[in-house]
Amino acid sequence: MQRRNTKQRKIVLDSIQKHMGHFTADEIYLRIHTEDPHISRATVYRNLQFLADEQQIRRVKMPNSSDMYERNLDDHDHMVCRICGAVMDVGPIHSRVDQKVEKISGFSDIQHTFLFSGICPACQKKLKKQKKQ
Amino acid sequence: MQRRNTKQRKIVLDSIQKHMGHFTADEIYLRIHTEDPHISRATVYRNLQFLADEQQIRRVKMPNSSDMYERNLDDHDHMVCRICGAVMDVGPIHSRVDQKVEKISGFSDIQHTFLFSGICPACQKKLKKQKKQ
DNA sequence: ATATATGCAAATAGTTTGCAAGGAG
DNA sequence: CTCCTTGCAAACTATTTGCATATAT
Repeated sequence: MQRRNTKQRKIVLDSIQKHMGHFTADEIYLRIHTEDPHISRATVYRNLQFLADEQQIRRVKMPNSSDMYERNLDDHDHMVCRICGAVMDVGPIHSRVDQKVEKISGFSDIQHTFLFSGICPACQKKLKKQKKQ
Repeated sequence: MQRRNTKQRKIVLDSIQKHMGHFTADEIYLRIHTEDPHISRATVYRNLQFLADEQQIRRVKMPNSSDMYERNLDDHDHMVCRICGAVMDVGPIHSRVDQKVEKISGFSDIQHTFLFSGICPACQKKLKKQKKQ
């Protein structure tokens, strides 16, 4: 099983590489589609999976919404705004907690997904304005 | 808008109360359905939402699979086996981290979802056996 | 040459919704 | 008597899959 460097795979990878931030598969498909209307949705989905499995990009699992993809491979966690959905990187928070949890649970090969949610500064402002009215 | 105590709502709540563990909406529907084949899937889904919103039960958001529901309302986090999917409670891990994250992110009203994954003791045993063969 | 990758369309799965009928307060 | 809740079926959405064709190596 050898990987092939197709035009489409390169387009998908480039699309992640040149935008900072966090995007769903469909958002990435849409972005690509405006530039190259020929590439298919299935191909974008398949390549995102592939690239994430190969660790060339990072897949971020979100509760209650689609996985997102980002180019930042460094260890870190995420914060999402409960109003507007904006996602930002935080941390990394406490890698050591994995060892602690390994001891108390008996599970091995611990990984974690830490997701914080809150109200982002922009939405806080908007809420204050609404109150004043 | 006033809550009504329907027979179906009581059945759904009871079904959570009397089983410890973590279940998807559909698992709960199936369990109820064997006892009362009359109750509909939509009703079970709606009532689980309702009861979770009312904090009578807890909704646990899982990345990449359906939300689960549990009767344990105490503050805690979760650990899921990457092989068999078993879920167990852990923690609570570090409530204080929320304040730290509030400072560095500028977000307010921080909540978190910590999900750990690993290989559960039972699956560890099975893996060892497989190696020996 | 040959196995991997693509594009299309259809399938899937889990959940939600519209609506008419039922029933709790 | 109200209007919240139910049951049914249809709708929905994001993602995956089967298959014939194209293409990288």
